[in-house]
Amino acid sequence: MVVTKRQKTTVARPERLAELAEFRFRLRRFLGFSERVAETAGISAQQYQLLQVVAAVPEDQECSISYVAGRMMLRHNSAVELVDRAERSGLVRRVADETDHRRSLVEPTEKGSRVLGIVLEDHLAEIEREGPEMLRSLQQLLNSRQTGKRNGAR
Amino acid sequence: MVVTKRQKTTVARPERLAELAEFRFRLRRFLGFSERVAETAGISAQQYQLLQVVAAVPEDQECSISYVAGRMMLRHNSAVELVDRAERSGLVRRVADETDHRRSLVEPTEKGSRVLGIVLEDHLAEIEREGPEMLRSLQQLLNSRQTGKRNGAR
DNA sequence: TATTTTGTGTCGACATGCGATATAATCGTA
DNA sequence: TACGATTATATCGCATGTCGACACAAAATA
Repeated sequence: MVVTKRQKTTVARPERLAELAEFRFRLRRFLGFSERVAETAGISAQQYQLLQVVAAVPEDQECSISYVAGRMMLRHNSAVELVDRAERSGLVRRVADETDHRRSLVEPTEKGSRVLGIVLEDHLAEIEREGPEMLRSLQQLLNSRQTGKRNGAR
Repeated sequence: MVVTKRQKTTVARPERLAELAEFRFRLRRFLGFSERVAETAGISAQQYQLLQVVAAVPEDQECSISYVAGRMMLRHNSAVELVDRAERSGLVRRVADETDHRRSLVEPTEKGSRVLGIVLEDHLAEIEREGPEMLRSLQQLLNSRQTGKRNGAR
């Protein structure tokens, strides 16, 4: 038997590992579905995300490339390239910022809005189906924070 | 008065879109963090996921390539390649299945287990911090299922 | 005005996933 | 037992997406 060097962490870990693995699995399903929904509508998963970001930009914000990068968790150059591809596909357009001539702002085109609407519809429907399970597995993961060390079994 | 161009499609949707966008943002943060944690330990995000899957395989299952593919939401050939890379990095190894000579089973090496332990530690700590917000935004998204269509306007 | 910082864009390199295809082992069935 | 169908893994070329390094113009600051 393997008597580990550090004990208490390995006592509680198997369950937490299982919970985390399960949650990540649910997450991959969710992301995979998101991807399929988007690609069924003829756009990439990233383009769908981009459309979400652009369409859901808060009132008091402007949708610059940097903003996109921040929201998408990308380096700025990756955001540039993402917007390039989306623009080439006619989903968004760049408009010059009048007050700051360095910036270009991103906004959805008609087509972009239309496609987003369609994808969104399907995606939300799927979330109804898969969401609760994902929620439960996340709750379980977060709950065993405390209890993991004491009860473990049921 | 400015009668907005896009009306009816955006009656119920803006809130749900905002909620979904927010949840996806949290998700990207989570995934981004997962990635950084892994790469700090010298492995890729996918390799970390693979180690999770391999280490958390249920008692009554065997960790074949197909199993990995199913859990990772990958095509089987992508799973092969993922295991290839992980094996080259010394994180897992293939062992022949004695009863079915087509299959190779994947198991963690010493190094793999060790690295997983380290990454897991950091990752769980981060989940303590970011998890609750992610949970809340998912709950919000799931709750507005019903209400979204009625109280949308102000 | 000179310097620094900020915002965007370009280029080459690299990792990763996929479809198509291949090969071997197993299964089902005549 | 033989043999076609199925299953499991593996290989190859291609496409996409991300990054780091670099470049440049506009704005902010000294």
